[in-house]
Amino acid sequence: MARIPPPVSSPAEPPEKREAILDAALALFAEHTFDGTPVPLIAERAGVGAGTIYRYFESKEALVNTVYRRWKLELKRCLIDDAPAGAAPREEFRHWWGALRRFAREHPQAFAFLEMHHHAAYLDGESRAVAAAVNDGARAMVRRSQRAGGMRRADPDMLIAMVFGAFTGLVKAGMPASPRAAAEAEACAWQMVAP
Amino acid sequence: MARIPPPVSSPAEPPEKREAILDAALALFAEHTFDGTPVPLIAERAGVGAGTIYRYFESKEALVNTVYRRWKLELKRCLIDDAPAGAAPREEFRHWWGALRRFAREHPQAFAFLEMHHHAAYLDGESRAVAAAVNDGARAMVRRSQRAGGMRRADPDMLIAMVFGAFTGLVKAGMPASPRAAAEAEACAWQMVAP
Amino acid sequence: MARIPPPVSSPAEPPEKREAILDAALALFAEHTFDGTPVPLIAERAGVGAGTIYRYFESKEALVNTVYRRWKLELKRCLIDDAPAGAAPREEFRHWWGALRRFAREHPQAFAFLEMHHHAAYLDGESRAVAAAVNDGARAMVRRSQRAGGMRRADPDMLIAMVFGAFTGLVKAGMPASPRAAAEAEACAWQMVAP
Amino acid sequence: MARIPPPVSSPAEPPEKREAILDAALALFAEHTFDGTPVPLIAERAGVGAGTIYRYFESKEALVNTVYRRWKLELKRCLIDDAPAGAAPREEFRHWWGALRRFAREHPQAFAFLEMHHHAAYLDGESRAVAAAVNDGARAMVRRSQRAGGMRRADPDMLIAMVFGAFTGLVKAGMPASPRAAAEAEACAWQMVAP
DNA sequence: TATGAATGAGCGTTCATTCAT
DNA sequence: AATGAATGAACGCTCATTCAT
Repeated sequence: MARIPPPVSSPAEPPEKREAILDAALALFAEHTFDGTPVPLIAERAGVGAGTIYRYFESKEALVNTVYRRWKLELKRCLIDDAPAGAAPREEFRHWWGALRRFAREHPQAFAFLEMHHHAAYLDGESRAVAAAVNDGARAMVRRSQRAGGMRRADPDMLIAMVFGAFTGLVKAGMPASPRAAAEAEACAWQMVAP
Repeated sequence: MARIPPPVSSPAEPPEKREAILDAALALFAEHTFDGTPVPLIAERAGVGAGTIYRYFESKEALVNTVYRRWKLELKRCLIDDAPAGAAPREEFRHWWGALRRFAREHPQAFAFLEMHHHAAYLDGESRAVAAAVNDGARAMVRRSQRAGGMRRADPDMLIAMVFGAFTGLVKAGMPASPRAAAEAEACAWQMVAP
Repeated sequence: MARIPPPVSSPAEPPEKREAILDAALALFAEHTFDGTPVPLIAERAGVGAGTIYRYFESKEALVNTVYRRWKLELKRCLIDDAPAGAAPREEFRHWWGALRRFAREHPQAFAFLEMHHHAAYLDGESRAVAAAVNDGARAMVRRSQRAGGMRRADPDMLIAMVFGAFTGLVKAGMPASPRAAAEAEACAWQMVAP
Repeated sequence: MARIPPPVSSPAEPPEKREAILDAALALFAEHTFDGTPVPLIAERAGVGAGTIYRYFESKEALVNTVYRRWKLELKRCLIDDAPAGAAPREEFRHWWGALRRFAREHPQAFAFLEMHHHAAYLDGESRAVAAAVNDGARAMVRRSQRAGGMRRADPDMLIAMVFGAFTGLVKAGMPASPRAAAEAEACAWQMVAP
């Protein structure tokens, strides 16, 4: 019985090369910074011609913004959108910390990239808006915990900055560590914001 | 008895131009990153010829390493060397935090520069050794506090990473803030490491 | 008797796409020059795929040569082939001038294109031969007028160059002008070659 | 008697390399057009490094504008500024024609370049102003001749376009020719504008 | 010692051409 | 036959470094 062979790639799925370019860019930007990464090197690592990058992205800056938004949105999904609905503050904090740990473990390049491109001059308005959305979500969660009496009544932005900063400090110091150490770190961080 | 007239500038004091170059490089690296800063721009800002930079530094990489070491050592002096000798752990922590605050306020470019060049590929062995020395000093202080029963008995490197990270998070979020807010932030941070 | 059904488009008539490509190329070359016109832009304006151009023309140079010959031959038809057979020199000159005016009005892009590609390095032998044929025809007509005593006995190539040049100067100066002005221009030009 | 050796190049004279770049650009633009000439080729022909061009000119467009203005101004000097003050129209026309002949003979590349870049899109406002100044000067001379009754009373711009066009036609046809032929061409051209 | 003009390798980007579909 | 995604050489331009002065 004759069978029509399935197409190699369905038209619905996103083009493979675009993904390869985004992955290569993430890895290289995370390791060498934006200015330190030549476009031809991205192309080589993605296994495409240099010109191909410009079929998918208007410019190197458009590429770095796309990478930024993709991963900032993924972080938002992990931290904000997937947060347990009606959890108690302590539980919610555990969720935050665990989500950060999972994100940093599964996407270490993305974590490093987002960290280093926080205030980069070439981030456009849309990228800044995504970053602001993450902050807004985090602030709302802190406020909810504070109203419930389950979190220290300090400036929410300050608490967020310190918790994220402490976590980032751990990652930068190369601390995936044992589960025991991770639990202790989480406990330390919680003490910082405990009511 | 014949006297040799003193030179216009004593050979002991460092040449002014070298200082100007280091200052200009710090400011530009902090604002535009290492790869984003052209050497001729450093020269212009320093008020020297482009070639002059190469009289004082072998290359752009040698320059950035010199800047890094200079400020990492200054940070070490503030945090480690100037620490009060026999203070109680809580007092010592207050000193740490205050020293960081002072450093970040008085040398904001240096603080941003050190932060962003933490893991840069072009840092050489000597620069990494200086960074390690800061960590060693901090670790010794944490251990002393722990032995005195005045600090949580967790991995010292973990505590250091989290406290420095929390502070860095505050600075990146643009939080010099009021003295009251600063005191609260210090209190939060202490809770993280309190016994 | 079996009949092969006629093809949708007869092989005798030139394919439509080829025409569209030639038209698009003419317009773009006239406005942006040969080197300033990307092939993909020609394809877009012609409403065909970029690769299609290479089914009809070996290369961008082959395309520009085809455009050149097509319009140089059309100019020849207007100026030489359609010239009135036994007209008096003054009448014949009026025909020349009028034919030029009509050509430049009806095909302004072609006129500009021919003008600007006069000595282009990428014109091949066949294109140069066509250009020479136009000159040959014009020279023959000038000689006939001169033999009839109806035109100044100067080097025919010189007279041709000056009359064509004067006309081209008018077009470049943007002078379609009123019929009255056009008649005056023609009169001026005639004075140049009048016996 | 000790003599201080004269400096190799006085600071008053314009830098040699800048001149070499302008000369190379003129020659290559005249032969291959602006878009058809790569900057590195200009550098090679000028005997300088590619980067050196950008020490003297902001961009390739700034370079072509400088070339354009330089030679358009030189043409203006020959045609307008050096025109005999109170000459009779016929004499003045002879001056024009002779000045054009001299310019085209001594600077054939400049003549070809100016001709082909007449309406180029990359000419800036200053370049267009220089071109307009040449036209203004020519128009004023035509008007003076007309008022003196020594030139055909037609639209001055039309007469200018036709005379310059006729001359350009001759040059493009490769007609330096003998002095006798040149005199005849001048006579033909004069007939076009004679009263 | 200090300079800054000069360099050319290498940057981000474009585009003539090819080829799998 | 027709397409347009893909390519990579070559474009205009920058900049780390050198060296004649």
